[in-house]
Amino acid sequence: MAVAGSAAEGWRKRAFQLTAHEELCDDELVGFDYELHGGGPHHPLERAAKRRLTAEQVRELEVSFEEEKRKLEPERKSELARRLGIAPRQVAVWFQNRRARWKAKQLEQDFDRLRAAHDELLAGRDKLLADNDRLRSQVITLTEKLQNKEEAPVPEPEEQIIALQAGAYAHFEQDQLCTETTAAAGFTEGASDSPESYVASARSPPSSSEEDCGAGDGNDCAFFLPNPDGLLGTGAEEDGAQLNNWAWLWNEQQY
DNA sequence: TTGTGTTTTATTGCCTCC
DNA sequence: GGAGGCAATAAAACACAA
Repeated sequence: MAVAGSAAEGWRKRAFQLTAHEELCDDELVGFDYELHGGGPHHPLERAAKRRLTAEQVRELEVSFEEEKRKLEPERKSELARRLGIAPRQVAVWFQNRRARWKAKQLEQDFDRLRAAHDELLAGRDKLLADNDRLRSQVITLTEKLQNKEEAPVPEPEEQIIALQAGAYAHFEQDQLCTETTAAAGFTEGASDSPESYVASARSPPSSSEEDCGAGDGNDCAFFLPNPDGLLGTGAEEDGAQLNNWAWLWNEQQY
């Protein structure tokens, strides 16, 4: 039974969420059996018994919720209420609660998506950090190698000369022995005139044969050594320090 | 049957829009 | 100022284990 009276009227409009449009055709609610139709409020101080909507009613409301894109037009509300045999207010409340459930679910899905994206970013970050560590240690290792190479001891010029002389004398003695042997065998090849000439020949780059540069035959040989600029120069034209340097370089190449 | 947790329905108060 | 939406909340209805 509809609540009558001006004081209760405001409450009733509120309770059933009637629009101006609905007010005009409100006579539909006259004689509305609230008990029979699953309960609207009877009185402000009297809470209506809560009745669950039937499965069929909920199904229709769900279809409408999807079709209407979660919004409920007043005309649609009245029509649904009429068809389902419930109060328009119940339709409105159902939509309201349904929107709240939909929003909560959306939030949950958004949270899951964000968490997945966050996890993916973390994994990428860990990989980058690992790569960074690996590259850092490579840089350290290579830097150390470079420093060790730069700090390798370079022989002093004095030592270089001694080494050259020692090598030359050894060459001379070997050549002497060879000459004596060939002379004894009846050949006329003469011996080198002095060990000093061997020092000069020891400074020259290796040739395909000793005869090419006259090493071992006692002639002073013009020696060409690669200078640090990659050009060939005559050792005689250079000062002693540079000469020693070249000699050292040549020794390096030999061994 | 009962206690407890979850879901659904309904209310209230506040806010925005026209 | 009325209509309607929303968040918070109450409370009934329901599900289920013990």
